[in-house]
Amino acid sequence: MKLDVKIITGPTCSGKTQAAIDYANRFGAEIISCDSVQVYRGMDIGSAKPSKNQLAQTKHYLIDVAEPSNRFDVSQYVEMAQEAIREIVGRGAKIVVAGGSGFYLKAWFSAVTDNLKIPDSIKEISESIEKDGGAEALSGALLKLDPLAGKFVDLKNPRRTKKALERCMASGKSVGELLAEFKKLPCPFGELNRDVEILDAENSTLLRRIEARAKSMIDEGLVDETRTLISNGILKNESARSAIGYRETIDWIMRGEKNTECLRQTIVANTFALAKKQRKYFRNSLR
RNA sequence: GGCCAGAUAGCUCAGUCGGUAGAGCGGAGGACUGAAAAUCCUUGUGUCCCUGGUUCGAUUCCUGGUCUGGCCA
Repeated sequence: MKLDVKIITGPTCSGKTQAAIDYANRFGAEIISCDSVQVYRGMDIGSAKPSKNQLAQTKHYLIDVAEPSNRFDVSQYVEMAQEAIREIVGRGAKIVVAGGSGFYLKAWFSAVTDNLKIPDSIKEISESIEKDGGAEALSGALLKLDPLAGKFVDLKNPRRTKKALERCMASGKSVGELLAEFKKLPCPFGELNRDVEILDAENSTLLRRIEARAKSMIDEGLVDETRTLISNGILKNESARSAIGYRETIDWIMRGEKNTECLRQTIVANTFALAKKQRKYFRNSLR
């Protein structure tokens, strides 16, 4: 029997949070968040996390599950979401997935990681290759192991190349073989009946909302929140510290700026760019 | 009013020792198996402020002007 899952997504500021709560109330569902920033404790204002009130009234999963000082990734997301599904189903409730993080969302459609464990010793090797020679050294090392790697991997992208190299080293297989195996993997949440709803708005409307939200974030204390995160070690987490809203604020604080109007403007610009990027991901990758 | 600096792609600016110009950002499109709000790839003809002059040829030098910023009155 397939599990029914309602999926509500869309670009930032399209109204997902409220739509998910409305859905949950109406159909007796619980919410599994799909947001790569809201997983972090203390990243509240800048991630537009649901309010304390909203969180108290409707059951949410995958929010506030990680420390901002430690990197969180999709594989952890998948594990925690699997656990959440068990709990919700055990309680006889329905599931609504809500959020705009494309790669995390993809896990609801298909496999997003393989089961390969990369030993630390291999990570150290790839790390040192990258440190010494950058992307070129990484692709050189990969091509030595697998001359055909360039057919499958973007060798100009150090992150992709590094991952592929680590996988080849850990498995002894070629990129092509690994990819063929990976493509056969099922969705980590099993067979699902998905009801996907993509919220959106006209550019002008979205931009107006983004502007209003950026203003209220700053008014509600984004700068202070970011200062607290800095003292809690967010700078160690390359992923969390580059979240939009936070990276601009971190930069603004570091430069000793005083004018929040400039801060607001860069946040608006980058948030709007994010919204457009999200749309592209939904368009190209959620099939 | 005087002096100085600037005026080049949507924005910030580089450059052309005179042969019509290029980066970053943005925009558009695309990729992506543990950083995904990340990372990477592709994509740049614009009265080079206006006006005269010098020149085979000026965005580049010279004259005059307009605007902007700074300093002095």
